[in-house]
Amino acid sequence: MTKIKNMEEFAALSGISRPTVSKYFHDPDSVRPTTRARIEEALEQFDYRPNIYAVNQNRKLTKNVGIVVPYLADPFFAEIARYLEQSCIAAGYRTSLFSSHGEQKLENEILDSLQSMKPAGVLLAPLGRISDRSAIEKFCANVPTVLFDSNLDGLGAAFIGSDNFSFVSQTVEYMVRTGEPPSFFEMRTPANPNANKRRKAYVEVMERLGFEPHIIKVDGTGWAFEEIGHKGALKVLKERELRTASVLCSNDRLAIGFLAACYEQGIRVGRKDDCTLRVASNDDHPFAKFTCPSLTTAAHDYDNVAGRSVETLFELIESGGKFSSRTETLFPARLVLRDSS
Amino acid sequence: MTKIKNMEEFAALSGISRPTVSKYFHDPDSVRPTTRARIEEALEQFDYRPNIYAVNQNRKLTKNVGIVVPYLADPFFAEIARYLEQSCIAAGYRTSLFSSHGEQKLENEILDSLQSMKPAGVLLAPLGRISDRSAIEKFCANVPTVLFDSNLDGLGAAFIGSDNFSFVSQTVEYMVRTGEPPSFFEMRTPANPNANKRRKAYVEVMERLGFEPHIIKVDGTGWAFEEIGHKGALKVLKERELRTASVLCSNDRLAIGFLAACYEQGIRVGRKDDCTLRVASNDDHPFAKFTCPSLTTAAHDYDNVAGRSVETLFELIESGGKFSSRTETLFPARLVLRDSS
DNA sequence: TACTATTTTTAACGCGCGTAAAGTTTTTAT
DNA sequence: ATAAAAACTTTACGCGCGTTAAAAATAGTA
Repeated sequence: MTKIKNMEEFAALSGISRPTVSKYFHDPDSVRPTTRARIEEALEQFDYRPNIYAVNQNRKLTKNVGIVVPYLADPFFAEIARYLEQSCIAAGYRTSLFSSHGEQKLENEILDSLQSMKPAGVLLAPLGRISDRSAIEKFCANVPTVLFDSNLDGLGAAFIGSDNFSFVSQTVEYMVRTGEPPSFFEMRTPANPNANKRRKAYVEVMERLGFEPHIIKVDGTGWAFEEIGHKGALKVLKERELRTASVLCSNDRLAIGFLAACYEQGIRVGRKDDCTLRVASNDDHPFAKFTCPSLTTAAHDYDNVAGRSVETLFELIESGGKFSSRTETLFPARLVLRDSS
Repeated sequence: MTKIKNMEEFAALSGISRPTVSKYFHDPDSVRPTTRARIEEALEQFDYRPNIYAVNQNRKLTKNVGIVVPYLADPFFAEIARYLEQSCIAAGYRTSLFSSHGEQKLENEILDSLQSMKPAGVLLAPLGRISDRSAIEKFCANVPTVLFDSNLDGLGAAFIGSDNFSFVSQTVEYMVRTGEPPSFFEMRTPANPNANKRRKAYVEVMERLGFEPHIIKVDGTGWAFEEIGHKGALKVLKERELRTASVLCSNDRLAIGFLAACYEQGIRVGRKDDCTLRVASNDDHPFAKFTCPSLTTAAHDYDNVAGRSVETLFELIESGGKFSSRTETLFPARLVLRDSS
């Protein structure tokens, strides 16, 4: 099997002219079936692939899609990224995956490097509160961008995420219905804007149900939520800050830490008779099934959020990178009952 | 601020000739300090960046490094990937991160697409047992590759990983020393070659200590280890397959499932008086600190494995992509005592 | 069979940058 | 100060492919 150097050479070997071969690689359906067959025959025989750098040098539409998540060590984002990747590849795009690792500086660097890749579009889950708004704004002005998971008002051509109110109302109502109204356990300065919406939803739902909201804010910054939840829970338990035997954690990773602390303190969590505390949470983290006890939580509609995100991005790309107006799409949660509440 | 189209234009604006500017971007130290200053001055004023596609079209050394891990939804790999990424970027390389998601087909596709990126080098943690050996062999013949985490005999220019014997000998000896000799809990057909080495080490250490090895193999394929560990543990507990009150799991993710099953069955795990079972494991997964009880485990030397991997890759690149002989570097484990054993 | 519509071929230019050769300027060493 | 070395400028070609315009070939139609 000879080594093919370039398209010229491959075209010669396949007996088709180079411009036609070029056209074929751009869209196999754009050439006559017979010539397509001849090219593909040669392709099997000689294993040639166009030089991606030469290709992208000239094209406007790079056929590259950038995917940026705030923290890849969180399996939640790893799972979403996986889905996004596969959808993009299925649609004929190449994919570049980046994690901001919780740092603004890195997020900015990623956007910078992404911009020089001239991607057809970008799926961006921003850091949130600590994002550099002006940097993202600038980026979105130059690159067709769909925001997901974490909304930044007005930025990007569209936002797709989860309906935080739906999350919290379901968990709160469930806990109230089957036990006591929960306290709300969260970080004092949450990185993610969803956290703020969840707190607000908690207050609203509690008041509507006629209970006094009780919010517990724990210290700690960064993305080591389990650690923060764990430390915070130890303090909460020691100082008996809970007003009822019921806690709703802002997110599952905090809850994982919370449950670990309960276990250490010998506090039985769950709805069985011998349990003295009920814990629920939001997200349905991949590990929520394996906490002790397993975690009752409101699940993201992963598939729809990811699916709609790529759909929207493709629409955006086909619209030439601009929408007439920015849309926000929110998917409701699904309550997952397990043992912790 | 005017928009610069190409290097020609930027060179004119900075008052330096294009070849010199080109040289600067290749290596800023290769030009005279005064001209470097002038270029960087212009750079701040005009914000120009060379077109990466045009650059890579001609260069032999792409300054790209590919990073491939078998399963990114495992935070262990996410953490390693993060470290590798940062080291590469610090060394002036661009980085492309891929996850095989546990599928051979995907691993092959990634290698394929990676090859057409003509990277300076690749850091590859292969799937292991289900890897397509011939595909990887072919790849390694064309691209300077360093294997890490999971060894494939003879493939790649070097391998850097953990010393599985060190892991298991430490955990087994600890458990024997402070309690009973453990059974070994693993998957029947482990995806990862480390699993086989761990089993062998277990047998060897047990025999040396004068105990009969007892291996429990649970069914299940794929990368959902927690689920497999959970299901397997329920069966083991129900059918009383344990010979002692002591279990060593092949890896932490299995252990997470095992502990969840114990909790559900009301079995107290740990070394306290009221505990009836001790569980230990290997890896020091990021979540091992938050299991219930927290997991005693042998920790990977993350930093050294990752650090040495990039070092080795850079050496490889500088050696022109070939080493005179393939080296295997193994780092020992560090026993992390927590509550489960 | 002749005519039209579609596709392919030929020929040639451009993209943005790497790189090489030859000549000029600046720096360093003596 | 002068020669040698180093860095820079000018000029020009090449990389592999996108793309276009005009000519040629093929397919479809009546």
